[in-house]
Amino acid sequence: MSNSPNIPTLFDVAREAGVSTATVSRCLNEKQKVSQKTLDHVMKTIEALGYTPNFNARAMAAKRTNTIGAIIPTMENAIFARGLQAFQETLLTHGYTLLVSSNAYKPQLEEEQIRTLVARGVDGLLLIGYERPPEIYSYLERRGIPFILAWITLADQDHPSVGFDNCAAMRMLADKVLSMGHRKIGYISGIIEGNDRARGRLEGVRESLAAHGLDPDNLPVIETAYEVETGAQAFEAMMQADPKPTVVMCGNDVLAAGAIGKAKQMGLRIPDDVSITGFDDIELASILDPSLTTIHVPHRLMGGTAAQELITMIEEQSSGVRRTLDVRLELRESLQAV
Amino acid sequence: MSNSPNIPTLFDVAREAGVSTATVSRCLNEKQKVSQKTLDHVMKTIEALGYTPNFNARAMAAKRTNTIGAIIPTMENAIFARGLQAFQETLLTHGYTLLVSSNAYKPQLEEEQIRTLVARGVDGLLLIGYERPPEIYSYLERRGIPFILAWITLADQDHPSVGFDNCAAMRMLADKVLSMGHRKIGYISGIIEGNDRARGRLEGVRESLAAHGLDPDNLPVIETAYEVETGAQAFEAMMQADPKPTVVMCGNDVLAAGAIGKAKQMGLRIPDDVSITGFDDIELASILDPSLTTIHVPHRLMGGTAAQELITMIEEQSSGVRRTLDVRLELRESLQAV
DNA sequence: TTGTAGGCGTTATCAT
DNA sequence: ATGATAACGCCTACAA
Repeated sequence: MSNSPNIPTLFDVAREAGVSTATVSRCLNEKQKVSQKTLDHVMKTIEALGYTPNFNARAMAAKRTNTIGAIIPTMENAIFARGLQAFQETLLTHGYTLLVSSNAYKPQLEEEQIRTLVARGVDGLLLIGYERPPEIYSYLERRGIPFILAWITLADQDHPSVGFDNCAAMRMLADKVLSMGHRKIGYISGIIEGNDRARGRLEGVRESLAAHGLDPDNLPVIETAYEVETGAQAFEAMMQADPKPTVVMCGNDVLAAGAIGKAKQMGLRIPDDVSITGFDDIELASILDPSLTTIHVPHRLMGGTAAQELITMIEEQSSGVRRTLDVRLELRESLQAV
Repeated sequence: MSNSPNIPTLFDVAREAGVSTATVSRCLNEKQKVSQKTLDHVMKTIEALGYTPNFNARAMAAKRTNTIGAIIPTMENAIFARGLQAFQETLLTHGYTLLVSSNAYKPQLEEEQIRTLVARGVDGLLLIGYERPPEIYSYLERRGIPFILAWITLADQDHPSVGFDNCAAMRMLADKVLSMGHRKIGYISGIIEGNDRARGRLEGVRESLAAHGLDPDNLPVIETAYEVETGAQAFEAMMQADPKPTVVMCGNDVLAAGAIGKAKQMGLRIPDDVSITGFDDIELASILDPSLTTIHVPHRLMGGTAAQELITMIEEQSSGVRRTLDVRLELRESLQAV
């Protein structure tokens, strides 16, 4: 076997088939412009040679990649895994390929990731949340790259987005909690810096408190990374307070899972001794024991819708819309009236 | 604002800086070959113009992308999310970028995905498991693309790989189960077709049974997709048997989570009425109530090691090694002696 | 319907 | 140390 791999090119196929490279290219991209006879012949020799078009060359010549990029905080949180899976599936049915990049919740990495994806020639971009340096938006607009924001929608901004109102959603949950008689609430939040979803959720609790005549500034808040372990630690810390909270609300289900685990470990019964709530409604939420009261977010729908909208923007050269999806309160065992 | 985005190229930078394109290119790739003075000047104008090298053009000219591709069954199973995260982190520290592609456990899609990634010019490839049509391997070898297989190692094949012995691991767990007195075992397996990890695990149970003088052919097996819901259904079906199994072993933790949920729903106490075991030791396993007895697989280590090895293969042009990682039995509440 | 040839943005080889 | 210039593999007017 030869040591230097000999990869066939368009030219090789053309020579072998006895046609021009243009014809071979047409067989690949615009079949209708080629006679059935040559098409068959060319396809056969493509097959025989095991030819695959070189993507980079194609991208350069066509100025188009049929590729869409996505930048997410992490693949390890099920919400993004799910949403992206749906995003990808929808892209696929429209002939697009997905390029993912994750930044481990380090928003300062995002700018370079965007440049990298743009340098690769992505036709469009999916970004999470709204909050980022304005230069990024102007950069994208200057280069004419369509993009859509997901997992959030804000009334006071107008970039195309598909998501939900994190603040209103959490407010709804807090309203419920308060209506059940709870007055001592503790809140475990994700890191807020650079994460407007986390900020919105906290704000939702505060708004609810205020609406009920309570002082939002008295809300105990612990801010920590979105991990089970850190959720557990935060919960433990929070229960040192005197008086103890009767309910600990968490910024997402992962934190809540940690809280529930730690509570059991501390010998606390949920929800008798303390109620716990989450946010997202990942699969885990209904598996936990007790099952977790949370906000159900339609991650799959969001991913699929984002893909649809982005493709429309790309193909119709439209400027994109803002779509707000409904979330719902998922009342389960972990929350009880006091 | 102009409607046609004007993206600066190497040429633009060169013109603006009053040097040749070659010099600009050197400033980007081989700084040492350029005088400090011009370097500074060029870098400044690069900055000023907001220039970013075109990846596709670069790939074409350099025949190198610093990109590595990975094809996984799904992003939704935490084991791959974790492993890949580690894989990516390691790649990053060596200057490589990751391109992921998932196929929803449809192995027949893999071949095209491989071609796609190869067409994009990936410098190397991470694949899961060993089982695939031999043409794929010959294709990869013909094109001289380094690849490494993960999540499995087999004694009787010699492609480079980093993983563990799925069969031996599950045998260890089954041995434990049998040593605790269980004789009526039920097994819920993932879909075996095209998935050698799932097959190996089932085989491990069978081998253990045989070693204990039991007939492997009497082992009740339900084969189903790796989902919580299907795990629940399979568990319910399995408990219809007469006599009922005293332990239900599952091909992974996700199935086991479904089984535990369904068991509770059926009013069965675990492990008093029935024991349940999993495989993988994802975070969920220790969060479940009762906590899940399972096989701990070092997914992060596996991902990191795979990246190391693959990079070595690429940079040293070496042929790669086979590394078998240790797994361990994680004994938790869900398994009890009968 | 098919062929010719210019161009896409870099890198890399030669000169200078 | 720097500059010309030929690849790299493909697409796409434009011609025939």
